[in-house]
Amino acid sequence: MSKIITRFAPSPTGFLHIGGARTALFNWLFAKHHGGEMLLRIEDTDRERSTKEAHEAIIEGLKWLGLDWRGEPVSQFSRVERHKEIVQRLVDEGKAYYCQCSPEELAAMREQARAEGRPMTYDRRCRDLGLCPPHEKPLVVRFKAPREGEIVIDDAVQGRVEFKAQAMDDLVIARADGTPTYNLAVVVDDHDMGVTHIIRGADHLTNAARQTMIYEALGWTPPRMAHIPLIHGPDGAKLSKRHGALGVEAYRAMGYLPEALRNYLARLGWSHGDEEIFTTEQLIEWFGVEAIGKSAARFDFAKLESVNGWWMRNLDDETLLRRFIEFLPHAEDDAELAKAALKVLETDEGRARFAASLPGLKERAKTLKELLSLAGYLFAARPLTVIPKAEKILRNGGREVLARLLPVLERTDWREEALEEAVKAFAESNELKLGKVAQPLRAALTGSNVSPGIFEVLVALGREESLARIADQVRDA
RNA sequence: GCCCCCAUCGUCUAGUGGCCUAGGACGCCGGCCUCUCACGCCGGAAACAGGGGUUCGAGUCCCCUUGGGGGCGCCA
Repeated sequence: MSKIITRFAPSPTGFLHIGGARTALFNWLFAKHHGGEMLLRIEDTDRERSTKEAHEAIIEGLKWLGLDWRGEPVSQFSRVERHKEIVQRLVDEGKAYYCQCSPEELAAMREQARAEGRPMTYDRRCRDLGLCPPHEKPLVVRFKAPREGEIVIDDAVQGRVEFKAQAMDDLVIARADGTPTYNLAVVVDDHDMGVTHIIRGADHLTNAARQTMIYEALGWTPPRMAHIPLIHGPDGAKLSKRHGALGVEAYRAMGYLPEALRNYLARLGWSHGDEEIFTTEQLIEWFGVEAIGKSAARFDFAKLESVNGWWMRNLDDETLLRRFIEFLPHAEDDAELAKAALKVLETDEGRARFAASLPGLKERAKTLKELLSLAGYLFAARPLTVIPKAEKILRNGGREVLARLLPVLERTDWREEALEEAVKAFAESNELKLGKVAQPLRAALTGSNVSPGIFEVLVALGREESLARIADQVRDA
């Protein structure tokens, strides 16, 4: 078998949304699995709606997700002359014709067809008129759909899907301004680019039938197709703007890891037995279209979060630190804290301090965003802002305990075991439960009621800073 | 309206005629661990949409119903 070539072909009319990301992932995995390559084609033939920003957002999103492609992204619009050449060929061969119907007439026809219970397809009134430019009215080019038989798609996911020829429309393949439309351009490009496998959303299934007709008219062999089920929102309808329309950059801003998103997305519609966690290597090794389900899947943030938590915990510290630093400039809401963190992490010692705390921190954070707020005490400057729950602990006797504890800590050797020993002894001799000592300490040291183990925190902050933060609270008593 | 697709716990899914008293994961509930929160561990509730066939035997095959989804542009 020749080399597998897949392609991801988004239209640059918006960011890379989550469904597109999964389509790209599947194309990429499929190609990698077979030792082939993925191509990237930007379907920008709609000049009105295509934007440079969207184009860049898509590239950026793919890169962040860790997906790559062969060569430069291909602009579909740049191939317009080639598309026109094929349109002309179809006209010359009598497989396409000029049509003078205006958009208004077409709309009226559709409305009437619907009212009469007929399919809303073009009634082909211009099919045998033999119209050709120049003409007094604007002319589009329509493809002559076969009038009998059926169009069969042998889809790798959907199975054999049949469309009766009568149900097929004489679709427009060139607009009045002469520019070719999507279905024509896609066929020509996939053919010219040597695409062997098309993996795309099931919303393209009817396009698959249309494109198959064009392949047949041109005498070309269609690529193998796999139409993957769509991703639905929580309400069960196709994911769209009304569900919050999130692009991958939004997931990045929420602190999700690319490896986690890849893992989650792969599991949406595809499975490998009972496995839930996949490294990219495993994904590549195990991925196959035969294990893709046929029904749509709902996007579930809770599961994504859980998968992300696994990756947070299990990624090696070095990679996690890198991801964290990459994340900071994109952090949503916590821009100030992110900036402070970035500044601290620029210095060697700041980075070392953070790295030392990372093992305790990453256990507790489900996302990079949570990691940032959880690690806030490492980046904050004195005097600390204390959250209400922590303040309550300090107010309810916490400060008094700290006042008595402070001198004890001052003469304790600043090592985790020694500190633990000292604090436990202090609690015991004062007939206090450890929690009664640890919680005020935590509040003073981190400004929060939640943090990694308190002795760990003590060491991470260092003797000087720790004592100063405690003293800040004792002074307020 | 017309065409096409889909249907196992709330969600993602395993299941390819007997291994199913239907498994896993997330979430949920209870417990253990414990300086907080997580993690981890133990336990629990929770599904084959309905009806007909086929078969010795059906979650698995066929048909119908119902429900859901997608498409029907001079958008992609």
